[in-house]
Formats: sequence, structure tokens, C-alpha cells
Amino acid sequence: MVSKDPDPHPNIPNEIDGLRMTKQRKEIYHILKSERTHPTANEVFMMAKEHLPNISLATVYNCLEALVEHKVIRQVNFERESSRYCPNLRDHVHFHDTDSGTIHDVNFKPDFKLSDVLDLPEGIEVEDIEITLRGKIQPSPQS
Amino acid sequence: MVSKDPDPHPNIPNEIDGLRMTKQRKEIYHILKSERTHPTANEVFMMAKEHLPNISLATVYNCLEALVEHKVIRQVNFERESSRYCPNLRDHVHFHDTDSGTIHDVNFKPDFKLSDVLDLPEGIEVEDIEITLRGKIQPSPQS
DNA sequence: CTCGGAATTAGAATTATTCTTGATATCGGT
DNA sequence: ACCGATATCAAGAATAATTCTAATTCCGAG
Repeated sequence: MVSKDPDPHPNIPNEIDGLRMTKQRKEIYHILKSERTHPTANEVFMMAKEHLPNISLATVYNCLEALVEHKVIRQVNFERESSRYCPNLRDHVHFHDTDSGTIHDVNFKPDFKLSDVLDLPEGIEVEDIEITLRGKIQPSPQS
Repeated sequence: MVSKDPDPHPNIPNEIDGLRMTKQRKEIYHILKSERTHPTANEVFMMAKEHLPNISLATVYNCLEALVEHKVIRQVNFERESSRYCPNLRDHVHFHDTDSGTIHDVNFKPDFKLSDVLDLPEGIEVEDIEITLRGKIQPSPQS
């Protein structure tokens, strides 16, 4: 009578938005929640292997796709690079630091209106906005 | 004594911003200027073959890359789709009509300031903005 | 006209991602 | 607990866009 292993992610529900949260999906979701570095599928794969040594890259892709489809995470694309994945569901913008290669989330001002900014032709109904900034972070002036 | 073929694109200079405009580069630039559909490399290739039957896809990629590097055109990426190319150098936004798959340029309001819209943390120096909208175009109300 | 560097070509190689197929695991009902 | 239906996972093959390589061709300067 072997007792079952305890759930390594007891604070992640067994179902999110109709999606069954399997061991693998929990692990991947957990990785994204703790790492805030917007990792690629391959980076997630390498991290997931530490806890689930048998997981395959295809499963990582499958899980990421399932999580994206159920809007538990987001897929983020920069140029032609590998897709990255992000657990931040708030509307936000990605700032790509070209020096370090890191990605940072930037929030909209609360009163942001698209029509204040753009000359939108009549009849356009925007369902989704995607904004990417590229640039550098100035070294902090202190010292 | 065969006379040389006349230049099919006499209004495109032989050099733009230090870039030698060869037959192939002229043809590709011309295609982008006349088609405003943001074609992919492959679409450009198929159109270019009509006038330059021997052109290769690799050349199309080479030419597009050269034109992008010299800032004569822009490369535009949507999600994970093939890159598209755009001769509009003004700062602008791309609206992707999810019904028709077409792409439309949308301009900024003249007084647009990024800092009016975003909560930019200290020290961030934005060098490039990329905005993509996705949505639908309402059928025009007139019957 | 000739030379040398740049451009072009064809096809091979690469890379991220998706697909296929078979194996496993899980769930609800009994 | 057992069973069938269904969902998920794994492994590797397949795909598609793009890049690379090596060989040829072109073009302008001298």
C-alpha cells in the first residue's frame, strides 16, 4: 500500500477555466509564475525537467498551448524569435531591453484610451492590442 | 549590336542610402510600393518572378534584408506568421483585420506621447515602438 | 578590357514548431 | 475496485520559414 506522492503544487487548483490541471501543466504554470523572465518553450522545458525528468518538449508545447487557449497564460512574440510565455493576464506592454535581452512588463495608465492616441478610421473595432517597446535601461544615477 | 534593355524602373534611383539598387532590389522595392498589402517574402517572390523569371527566393530574402537594413522598407511580424514587408516609413500602427486577413496602416495622432499612455519606470529609454491591433471592420452603415 | 568585390543563385541546412501515433493516465458510472 | 470513454502525454517524424554555403555572375572603377 504505497501512499500517493503529495501534490507538489497544492495551491494550483486541479482545474482552471475548464482545463484539467495535470501534473505537467501545474509544473509549467508554476514555473511561469515564479520565473518572471518570459521564458521560451525550450527554457520552460529545461526547468521542468528538474522536477519531471520524463517530460518531453512536445508536452511542454502541448501544455503551453492548452494554457494559452484557456487564457491562463499568454504567448508573446518578439520579432522572429522563439515565442515566450507570460503569466501576467493584465493588459500590459512588453519592454525589451536590448542590452540585457530581458523583458519587462509595463502597465498602461489607468485612463488610457486608444482613440486618444490613434487616428482610427471609422468602423474599426479593435479586439486586441499588442505593444512592444525596445530600448535600453539607463544605469541608475545613484553612486 | 544589341542595345541594352531600358531600365524598367527609371524612377527608382540607382542607390538609396548607400545601397546599390540592383535590378532585383528595384523590382522588389517597386512591388512593395505598388502593392500595399504587406506581402510576405514568398508573395514578393511570386510577383517578382513575373518580371525576373530567374530570381530566386534566396535573392528575395537577401534583397528584403538589405532594404530593411538600410531602412528603405520595414519588416513587420504578426504572431508567428511569415514576416511581411512594408514600404511605409512613417511611424504607424498595423491593424490586422481578422475577417479578411488584410493589414491596414493606422497613424498616430500628431501629439502622441508615449508617456501619456504608459507608466514607464524611471530610466527606460524607448528606441522603438511596435503596435499591432487586431479586430474587425464593421460593414459600412449605408445599406 | 580586366579585376575585384558585391550580388545572385540553387540547394542544403537550420530551427522552432506542429503533427502523428501509440502508450498512459484519469474520470464517471457501476 | 473495475471498465470503458476520453483526455493527456511522449517520441520522433514532418513541416515551414528562414538562413547559410558555395559557386557563378554582374558591375563599376581603373
